[in-house]
Amino acid sequence: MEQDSRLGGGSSAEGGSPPAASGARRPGGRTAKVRRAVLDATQEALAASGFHTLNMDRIAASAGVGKTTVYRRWGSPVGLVADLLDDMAEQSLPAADTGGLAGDLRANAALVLGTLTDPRMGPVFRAVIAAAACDEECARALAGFYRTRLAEWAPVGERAVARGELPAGTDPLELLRAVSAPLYYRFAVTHEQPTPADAERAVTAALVAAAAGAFAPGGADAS
Amino acid sequence: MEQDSRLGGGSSAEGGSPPAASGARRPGGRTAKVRRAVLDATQEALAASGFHTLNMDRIAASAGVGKTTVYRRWGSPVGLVADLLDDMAEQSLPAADTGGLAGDLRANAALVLGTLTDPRMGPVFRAVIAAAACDEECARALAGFYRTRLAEWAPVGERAVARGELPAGTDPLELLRAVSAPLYYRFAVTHEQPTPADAERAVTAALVAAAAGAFAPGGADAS
DNA sequence: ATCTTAACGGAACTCACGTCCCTTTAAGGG
DNA sequence: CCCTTAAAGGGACGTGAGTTCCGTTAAGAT
Repeated sequence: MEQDSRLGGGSSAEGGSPPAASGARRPGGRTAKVRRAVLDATQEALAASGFHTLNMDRIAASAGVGKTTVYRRWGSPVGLVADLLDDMAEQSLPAADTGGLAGDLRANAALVLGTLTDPRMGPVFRAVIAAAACDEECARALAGFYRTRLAEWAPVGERAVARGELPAGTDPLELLRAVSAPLYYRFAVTHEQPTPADAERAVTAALVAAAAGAFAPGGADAS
Repeated sequence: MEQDSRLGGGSSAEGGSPPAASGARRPGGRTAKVRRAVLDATQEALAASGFHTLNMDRIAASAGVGKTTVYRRWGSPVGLVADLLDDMAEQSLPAADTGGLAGDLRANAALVLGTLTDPRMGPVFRAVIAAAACDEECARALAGFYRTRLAEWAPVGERAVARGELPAGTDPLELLRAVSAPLYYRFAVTHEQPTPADAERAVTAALVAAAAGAFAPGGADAS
């Protein structure tokens, strides 16, 4: 049940420092290319037909690698998804800075909405959420992915506090979660397609709540 | 691939009117008992080890019925989950009425939080969300479940509007979704355990946003 | 250039999942 | 109470996912 090697991680193309030790690993050309091919095939398969049909044999075939390799390095479908999530977390795109909180949050909501409704990434995220609900390792990978994403956007809230747009002590992560939550709730729980109107409503509600201090400790207690 | 009969539905114990026709179905004692035993075993299995390990043979064994029967009536693990959801939707518990909107919403948030953190129902809901992300029929069943639940609580918002606590035109379902969303987001997406503090924050934010008209058409546009 | 061995790949094998066929039980109607 | 047949049950069977074994390729070091 235990895999025999650590997954590729971030050490694929440009290695920082050479290992130099005798028990040398070989993350060089071939291994990196195999990982890339397999992860691409995995994302393709998730986009096309979801998590429950993810099949190691088919992934191996469509990636053009031996199925033994896929079983050895990833072990199971959830292993594939977990490594895909680690890979996705590395590809960070910078947060917006429109000069105002409302604009920044709208940009964030638009990004989330665009991802969830994208014909390719929507199904991928649905599959990844399913995988995380099935497996603990996958759940950790997904949590790590969102931790990375949210941390990139945290400056949006911090700048707003610095500008005096929001009460001191406002939690910038909580603010971002308040924007994402309604969109993900629709997407993952009730399976309604989130709309631009939903995104706008989420931004408005988050702004009002944040201004009232709902995301700062001891702020805005309900009457 | 197609199942040969409609699932049990609501016609299990007390039938309203006898069928009387010649081409008679038989939803009588045995069939109903088999369904109950299988659905109980399914929920037990989901609570214990999640959706991806749900196995028709084991369900049949632990329900004490033939595995042919389980395959014939439910076809697959997602069929089991879909029918379980239909069954859960029927067991409706009434909404709170504390006399004030804040109290009602707190009761709703407490109910959601209690369900998601319950040692038995938490894993069941996680499994059900995974199943819905894997299968369209299951997704419809889950959407139906929440439609039922939300409709039961809608009077909370309607009464608040009638009392003048909220702007006219406020969508009561949107208000409830705003309370649930942050809790489900944590539960299903980032896999953090939702806390009473999260529930309280969700209620506070929803109240403030609703009072500002964020859930009424044309209300509270962001500055 | 040559050597060592990490990593990949092909193919046979195992066993559990799901299906099929036929028998047995009991629900509903007279 | 008996008859009809819907529905459940038992067991054999085929397929494919996952494992194992061993030969092949090429990364990294000298």
